[in-house]
Amino acid sequence: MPTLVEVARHAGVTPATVSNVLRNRGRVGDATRERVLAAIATLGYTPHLSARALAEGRAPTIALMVSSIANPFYPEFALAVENALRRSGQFLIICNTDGDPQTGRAYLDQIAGTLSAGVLVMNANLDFADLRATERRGAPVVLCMWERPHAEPGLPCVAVDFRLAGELAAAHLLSLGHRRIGVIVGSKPSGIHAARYEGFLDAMRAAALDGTAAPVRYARDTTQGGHDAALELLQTHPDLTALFTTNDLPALGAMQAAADLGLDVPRQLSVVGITDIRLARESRPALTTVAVPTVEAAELAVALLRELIEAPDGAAGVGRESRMCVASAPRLVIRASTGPVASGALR
Amino acid sequence: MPTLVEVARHAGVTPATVSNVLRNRGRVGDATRERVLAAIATLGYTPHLSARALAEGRAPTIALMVSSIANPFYPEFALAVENALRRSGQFLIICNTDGDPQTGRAYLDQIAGTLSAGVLVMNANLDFADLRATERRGAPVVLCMWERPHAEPGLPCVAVDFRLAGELAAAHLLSLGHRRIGVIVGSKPSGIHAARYEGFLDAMRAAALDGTAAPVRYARDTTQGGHDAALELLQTHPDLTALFTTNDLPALGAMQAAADLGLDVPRQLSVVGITDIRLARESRPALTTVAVPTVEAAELAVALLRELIEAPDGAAGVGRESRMCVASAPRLVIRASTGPVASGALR
DNA sequence: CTGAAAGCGCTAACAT
DNA sequence: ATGTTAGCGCTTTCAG
Repeated sequence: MPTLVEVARHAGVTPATVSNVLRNRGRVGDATRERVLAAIATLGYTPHLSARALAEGRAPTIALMVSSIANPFYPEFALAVENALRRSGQFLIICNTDGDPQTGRAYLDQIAGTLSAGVLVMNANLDFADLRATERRGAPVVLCMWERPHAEPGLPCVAVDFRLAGELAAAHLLSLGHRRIGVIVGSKPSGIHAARYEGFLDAMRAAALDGTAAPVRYARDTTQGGHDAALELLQTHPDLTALFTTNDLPALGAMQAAADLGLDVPRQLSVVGITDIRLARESRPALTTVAVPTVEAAELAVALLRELIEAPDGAAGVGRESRMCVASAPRLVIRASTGPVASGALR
Repeated sequence: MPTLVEVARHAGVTPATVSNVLRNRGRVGDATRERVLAAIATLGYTPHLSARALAEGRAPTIALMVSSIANPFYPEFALAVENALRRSGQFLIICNTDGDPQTGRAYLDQIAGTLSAGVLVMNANLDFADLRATERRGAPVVLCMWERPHAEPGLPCVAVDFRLAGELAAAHLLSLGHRRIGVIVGSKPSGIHAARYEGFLDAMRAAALDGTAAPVRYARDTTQGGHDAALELLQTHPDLTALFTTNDLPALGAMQAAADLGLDVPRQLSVVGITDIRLARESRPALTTVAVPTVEAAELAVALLRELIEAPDGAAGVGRESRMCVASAPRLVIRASTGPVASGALR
């Protein structure tokens, strides 16, 4: 592969000049520029990105930490991230942590600041201490989907109002006349989906109902998890007419459980999810859900990270941990998995 | 961030020695090694991967070219690739081409050989000429899922016998008594899925049937594509009792079309796919399909690429384009979307 | 407007 | 067993 020096020789200039035309650093005469460009073209020269990274003190890559890229939501997000990065000439390294903080730390230690200029964190079960350490080593970190716009995580983040998402989903069910609603939370009790559950409780309260009386199950954030939880819920509470689920994947699982039980969705049971992953649209019946601004969040996250990376070390200090972008509000998407509560007791 | 030189100073040795203990290049006394290790620990030193890449003349990353990471099959494959790479201390850069050769070329030109040491190609609609050019620039390329074990692509590859997959799927349908089978091919007529369709034709021929008489539709390789094709097929050929689909995603779409038409799968219509993506297991009814060795293919691809990267430039010359690994055979996975052909004419 | 020169952090001969 | 010395390819002052 040709190097910049060869291009320079070919064009009869010095490396510095080639570098200048490459980076549009003004200081080059038109004739010279032409010659350099010609040399670049005939030699088929491409900058050596690793060399450039070293010289600039900044790699052109950023790392996306996820627990597993195979979780159906993450690829949609990763795609949006990659698109945003590509537009700004950066590259995406995918780091699967398998939900294991150790693996996450190993990744951070190895690449943050040396191979990637910054880190995007998408629900990867990382230690906050490790993330802080990463920042201290000079690689900014941003949390991609912080669920509580009204509580600072202590790390730069883009926030999405998932409490509101929960509220909208629940309100939708209530407006259809449902009162006996089962809840499936796709995380541990005080885990990542807690805000969504709070939204449910808020909606119930607003309707003068006691949300805490609604039966709830905590499940893994997977189809299977939702399936099993729904099965249990429906069997122990045969009077339920609707299921509020804190994420689409378990909601889809819940619909399968209903199918397994011979229950018609939405005639006998309504199911609502949160996020609006592609599968939600493609399931039968199509899933009613609360759409979250995935692409917008990805773009905000990339923009914020860029800012932090480019900020002079000093400037980053103050208020760095208080950098929070709030993405636009979630909105209800009514599809086929929810309907009015049956007049007669169907079940 | 501390540098190797600082570690050396701290330990009272020279950079070379630190480098040696880091890379286990023998030639270091035990006492010295201890001191160096101690210095590394107290300073929290981590090698600068970009610097190392430059000095070694080889980046620790490889690029995975895919048309869109959001296609449900790719993340499963990407996960397997990332796992394999992680084990060998390498990192994964995801390159979405959006199915556009231009975008693919831009990616290849930029990073191949400068930021990534090699390229894995997963059905990204790339120009072979561009891939050859990439090889010439010193970055080995391997095709991850070559569909024809018996035809050399002219580029190193791992092959999976998709013709056989098609044959197995079709034979399964035939064994259930189906004779009026519709075909949905998830690519252009002579496109990527051609071998799978040939497998179908072979199975028909083996049963002394005229496969070419079976109605066929070419669709996009998506749920929607399969849905639309199935709808058309079922409406124009109301006598069909089964659908052979060359990929799981369109097969899933076909099942939805059946649902839309009020057809019961598998009682009135059997549907079979190919690949066995996770969704196949999770759909209702669960999809009968022919499983393809995804993880194995990913591991073979990574191993082959590594070999090519490490091969001395000269050695790589001969037989390089004839490097083909064949992954183990696909196998039929019978689930709930296929059943015996109805005795009475149900439709 | 262009050239010369000093690194960026690490590796790899080659000396000692 | 350890030290010396060049680079890897590029960027970036600072001179001219």
